[in-house]
Amino acid sequence: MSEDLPHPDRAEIRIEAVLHALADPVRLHYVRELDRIGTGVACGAIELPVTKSTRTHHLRTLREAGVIRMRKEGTARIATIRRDDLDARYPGLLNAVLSAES
Amino acid sequence: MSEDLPHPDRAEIRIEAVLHALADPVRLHYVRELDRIGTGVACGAIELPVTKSTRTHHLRTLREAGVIRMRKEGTARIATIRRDDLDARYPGLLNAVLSAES
DNA sequence: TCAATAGTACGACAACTATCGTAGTTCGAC
DNA sequence: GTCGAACTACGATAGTTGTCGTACTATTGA
Repeated sequence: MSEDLPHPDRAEIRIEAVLHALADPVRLHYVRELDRIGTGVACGAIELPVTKSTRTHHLRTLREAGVIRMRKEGTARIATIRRDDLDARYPGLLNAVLSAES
Repeated sequence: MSEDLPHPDRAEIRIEAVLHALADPVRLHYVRELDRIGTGVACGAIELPVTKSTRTHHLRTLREAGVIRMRKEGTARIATIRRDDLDARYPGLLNAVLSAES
């Protein structure tokens, strides 16, 4: 049953949630890797210093904040940055965060 | 004794701390008001739906993250946004956050 | 000197959250 | 069908944080 995970609509994305999602080092690293790779990538393909279940937790935070989109593909879930939505709603924000020095 | 409160140097400002500081609704509202008013303003001059001590807590978070600078002036403390430092370190970030719709 | 004003410090508490382990689900391959 | 791979869900726990009340400090003014 390809019940997909819920994502907020573009209009529902809240700036506080986006900032909070990006404020965590693990999540920020994940989003930066996603950005560096460019194309969508399986959740597990990006190395993180946490367990699988913690990873799921962080990915849910990013997804529910509207930062990433996840779609099923076989047993994997492919994650992509919601660049269009974020750029439309908060122009310049994503670029500023991603291009910031560590 | 005019011992001043500690502020991080420009180079010490961390993106995670800035994002975390701005991710709270109370703090974001405060920074937006600071920006709207433009000039430095006494801490207490901006209305917040919290008590004095909670306000102090939030202002410390903003100060320690490097988002605002506070200087003593009589019994008051004047708060200003560290726009120069933030723009230098994370170009576009502050503008993107401040201009975001509620 | 005394009182009022503006803010900080500290202790307490509830809510949130980052983490983990374990169990469950879904899909593809054999 | 069965096994493994890739995740998610759930429950527990320790640490963080937003909130408050009270007490304290520093400065101004009467």
